[in-house]
Amino acid sequence: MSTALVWFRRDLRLADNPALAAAVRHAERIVAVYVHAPEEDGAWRAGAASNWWLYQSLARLDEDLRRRGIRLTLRRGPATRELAALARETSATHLYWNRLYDPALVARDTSLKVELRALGLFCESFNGALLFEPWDVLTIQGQPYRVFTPFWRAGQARLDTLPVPVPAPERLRGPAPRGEPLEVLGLLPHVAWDAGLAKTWTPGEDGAHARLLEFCDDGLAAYDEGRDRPDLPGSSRLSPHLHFGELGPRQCLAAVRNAVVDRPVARSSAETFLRELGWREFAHHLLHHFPQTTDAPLDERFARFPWARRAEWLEAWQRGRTGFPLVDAGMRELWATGWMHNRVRMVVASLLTKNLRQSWLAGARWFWDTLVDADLANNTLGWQWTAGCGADAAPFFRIFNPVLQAERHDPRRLYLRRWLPELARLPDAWIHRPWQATAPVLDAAGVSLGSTYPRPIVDLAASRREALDAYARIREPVASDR
DNA sequence: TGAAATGTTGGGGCG
DNA sequence: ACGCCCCAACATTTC
Repeated sequence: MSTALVWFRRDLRLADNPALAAAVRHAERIVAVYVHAPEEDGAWRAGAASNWWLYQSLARLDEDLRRRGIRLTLRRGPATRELAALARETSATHLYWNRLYDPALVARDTSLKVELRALGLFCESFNGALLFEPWDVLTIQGQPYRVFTPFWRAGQARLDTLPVPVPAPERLRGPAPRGEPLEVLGLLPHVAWDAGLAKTWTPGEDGAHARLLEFCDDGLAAYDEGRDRPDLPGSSRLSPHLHFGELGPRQCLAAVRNAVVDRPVARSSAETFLRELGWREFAHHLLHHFPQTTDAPLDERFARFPWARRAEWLEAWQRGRTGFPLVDAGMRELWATGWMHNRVRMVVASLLTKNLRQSWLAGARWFWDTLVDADLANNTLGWQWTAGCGADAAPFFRIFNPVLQAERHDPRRLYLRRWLPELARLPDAWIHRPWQATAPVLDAAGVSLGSTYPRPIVDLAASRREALDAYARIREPVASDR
């Protein structure tokens, strides 16, 4: 009777789980373990919203495992020590896990593998989180890609070579080693701010699949337009499920292709959605090849960019009190639900880094703590993209105007009214720019600027010009004469 | 996955 | 009929 440890990390699912499948292939007895390891609390220690999700997801995973005959063993302590001890306690000879790509975790896992192999444990890791390993997609010259379009063209060409997702094992057997209760991991908030999260989300593998099916049924066909509409449930909302591996990208791909076969789904909508999975792949590709970008701009000229660093502006942005309704609505959606529509993420990030000229890292840290889908690869790419200092970045001069963006992407202003009840009675023509409304219009809607809702903390046109000036200062002089 | 400034065009009013 | 001006609409350029 051989025993294998399956080390769950951010692959909190039983289906399409290569590490679990390998363990079942090679051993009769399975020990499923999650290790709450102090060495993971580095510079990018998981934030409060992320921990809330982790708690829920671990609880669901434990239920799912119990239904199949074993439970999830929780351990606390350095991962190498805990896994070695657990192998000893259970006489396990094999250890399987699915890889993670955060630079600090890669380093830890690499040395862990060396140490545990030295103890005689057979260790093997798998790809459960990505369509392609970050090191497998390279240019003809063998270099990493720095531009998305050619990266994704190369990726698409091999989509058909991917392994088919394996089903969850039906029955599991194994010992019941000593473990900690979930509560002692300290994942839940001490003050109950999580009601909005619980109302919005269903963490766990079942919830992830329900969301995927619902999206394929209701969202996919109109994704091309729907994905840019924060007022409509048009986006997939799969990001936290993907981050915690309650769902794998291979399963998303299979479901989307299946949906396209079943019903007349616009081909371009399906491709647009798959391209979003491609951005996730690209983010991991960049994180692998440029690990320093979690904390430093990829474009080195930005090391000397004159960020403004004004605490009261940063706080106004965090609290959703900038005076720009689309920005404030987004920041409040984030605070209430742990999530923000991607279109609105771009707008709030543009305002923070460009109009308010706060460092993209300040924004990245706030998102890190408040997003349930906070992901080091995606967060780093997203912020450097908007700030204009990353790979395939939006040019710095691409500055979003929150008024125009609201007109374009929230045509009935439903998103604004949902998150800004104090402005809800303003008519469509003024709710997204109350500072331009006349006094009678404001009075009739019960809005008093500066008391019930803030005035804009900056002038859009002037701050835009100042941002462009700052950008011009870090640009290298063009080699003109030759 | 921008927005603003600047340039061009063409229809209509008018003397 | 014609030239002139205005300006909206659209296109291009610039940041």
